[in-house]
Amino acid sequence: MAVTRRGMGRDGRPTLEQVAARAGVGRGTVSRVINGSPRVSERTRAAVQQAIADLGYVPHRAARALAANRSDAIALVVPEAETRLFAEPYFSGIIRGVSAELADTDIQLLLTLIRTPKERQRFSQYAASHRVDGVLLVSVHGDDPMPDQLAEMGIPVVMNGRRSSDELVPHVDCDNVGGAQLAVEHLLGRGRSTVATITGPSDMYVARCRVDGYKEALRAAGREPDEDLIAKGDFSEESGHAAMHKLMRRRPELDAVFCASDLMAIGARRALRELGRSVPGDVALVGFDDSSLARHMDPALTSVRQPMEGMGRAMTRALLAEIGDSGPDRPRLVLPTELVRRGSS
Amino acid sequence: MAVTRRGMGRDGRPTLEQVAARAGVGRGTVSRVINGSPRVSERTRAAVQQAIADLGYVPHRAARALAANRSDAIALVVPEAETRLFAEPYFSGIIRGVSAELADTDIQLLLTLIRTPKERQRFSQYAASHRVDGVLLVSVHGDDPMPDQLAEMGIPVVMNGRRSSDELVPHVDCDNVGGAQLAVEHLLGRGRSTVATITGPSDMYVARCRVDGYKEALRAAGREPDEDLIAKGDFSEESGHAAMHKLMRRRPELDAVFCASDLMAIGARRALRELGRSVPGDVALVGFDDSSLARHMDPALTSVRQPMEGMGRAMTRALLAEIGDSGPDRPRLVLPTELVRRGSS
DNA sequence: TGGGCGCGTGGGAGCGCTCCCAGTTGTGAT
DNA sequence: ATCACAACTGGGAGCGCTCCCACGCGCCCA
Repeated sequence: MAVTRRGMGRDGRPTLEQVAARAGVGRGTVSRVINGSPRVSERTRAAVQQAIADLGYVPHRAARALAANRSDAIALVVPEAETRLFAEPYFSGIIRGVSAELADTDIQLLLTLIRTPKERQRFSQYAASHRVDGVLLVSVHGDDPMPDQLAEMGIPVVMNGRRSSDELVPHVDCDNVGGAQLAVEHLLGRGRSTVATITGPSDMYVARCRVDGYKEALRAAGREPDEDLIAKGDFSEESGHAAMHKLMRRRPELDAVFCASDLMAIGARRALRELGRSVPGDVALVGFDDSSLARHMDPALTSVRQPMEGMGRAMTRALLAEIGDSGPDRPRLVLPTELVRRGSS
Repeated sequence: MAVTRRGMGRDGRPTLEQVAARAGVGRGTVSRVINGSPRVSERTRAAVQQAIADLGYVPHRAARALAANRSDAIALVVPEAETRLFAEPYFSGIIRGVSAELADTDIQLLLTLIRTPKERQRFSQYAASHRVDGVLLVSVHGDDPMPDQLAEMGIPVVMNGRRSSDELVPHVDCDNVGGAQLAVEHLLGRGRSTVATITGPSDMYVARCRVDGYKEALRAAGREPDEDLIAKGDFSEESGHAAMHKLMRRRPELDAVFCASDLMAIGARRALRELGRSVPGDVALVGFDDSSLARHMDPALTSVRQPMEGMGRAMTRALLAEIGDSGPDRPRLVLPTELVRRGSS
């Protein structure tokens, strides 16, 4: 019976076998057509494609996955906390990019939010058992071992951002140093003479990059960075507020501030208002991220834009390449950032 | 050979068969333990569980899906446009809720962004071939046939929001009418006498609900709604700006505005500033959505909050219930909204 | 004219599970 | 002790696909 079975699938949908019968060929041939094997004559291919169209055949994912030992799915792993903080445009931008790149591959996107170490553990197990073909990691912290773990287990991984300058795991990052330079050069170009900065937490590589860019831009303009003009924040609005007050106490004459995040720029703006300083009249302000908050500030905030969607796409392309030929090339991309000029500078 | 095969899986991971061998039982019994069947003695269950732990066994999803004819995955379908507009907190809030509810079910979340009719078509096909167990639909437009299509095909569906007051497809909505009432009552309670509103597009049910709430609150306070005090917008900032100007031209004496979205409130705020009216001194403002923009306005915007995460959770629970017992109950939940009071009113 | 050779092709053997039907055991009633 | 019955348990038969081996055929070279 099994040998000559030609019935529909359980759910009333046609199976490979049916398509084969209709096209007057064997199962193997249909499979070859579907998977684009070149070892099929043009005549046969056409006949099979016709049968597929007639029957409205759609391959059964699970059966395919089981037989071929792959899942045709990749996971996007996001620490839960990030969905709050960077909700927009970071999170949705990445997703849009990934999704766009996946659109014509019939690979599925599995979204995994991780909120506890337990869930983290569980996900590793998942990935380990080849339930996904590859993993996209987003906003990985400096001390996170997961990327290395996955990589060691032979699971294709691509991260967004890196944990250090000598990151070994394949990743796609944006040019944080360059973005910061752009911002500072712009401020200098507008005739500002005393440019301060409010930084992110120093244990985050991305934050260090932005400080580096700040310093480099100053040096390139022939001025030595002054530690008094560098105040530490943690990317939050409150920290930006506090840092701005500290800065004004230390250097009341400053006339420009580069903030490593839009949120901190908002805090800084508030502090300046409290001190009766106008923006951009007394002090020019530049942020980082180009969030919607920046657009809606008053005056609107000049900000460094990261190509979030582009990063999502690039990550996906890199991952697919890794899954595909598993070549030894470990992609490390750095995408350019861009300065969006608005009223605050 | 096949009968007594006891080897590892292809990827070096243990299979059901191995677990059975180790526990000294048959495959069927292990399967029963894994699937929580009650028809297993306590002794046997313990032995099997021990074997599972020893081997670090994880069931193979694809094999399971194939044999059991289910996928253990649900899809969250989002029109691409929405990820831009409502990026925050709408999109990420829903996702967080869904993900939280799924956390201990080992059902996977498949994220599908739809940008073209072609992709829409493709997704329907997917769903039709039982590649997912159920579908979560987000921000469905009034004329979208997809919910009905899916429902007719026997695919469990739950929508967020509804297309009309007599929506037949199972859905979870928030109390838009009630939220609007809350807002207007609050304004009235603060002694405002002439309360206007800026509405969303009238072809969206959600927008009509908010107008209804506005009118009802006025009537409850013994005043007849005045069409001059109702200006139409489309949820965008620009439309809010235009509507506010129109309103002030028609009724210069108004002293409060309920905006059907935060974005429109921002536009309205700008218009008021242009006209030299203070907020909340001259005109009190209330928005809808409680986005981060509201928190960062100056003064911060009073706004109606929708329980996004709660809606995500409720949708997921409803969908799982539908998948589970496929009972004839078509859940229609309406979650309460809440007024977040800030400086603008 | 015969023996390769390779392209196309058919279909058996599985992938790792679940389902279900027997079979085996233990229990209580007769 | 005997039988009926329930509670458990084992394992065959697939799920729909891919992989790969073997086979048939036409072609080229000797």
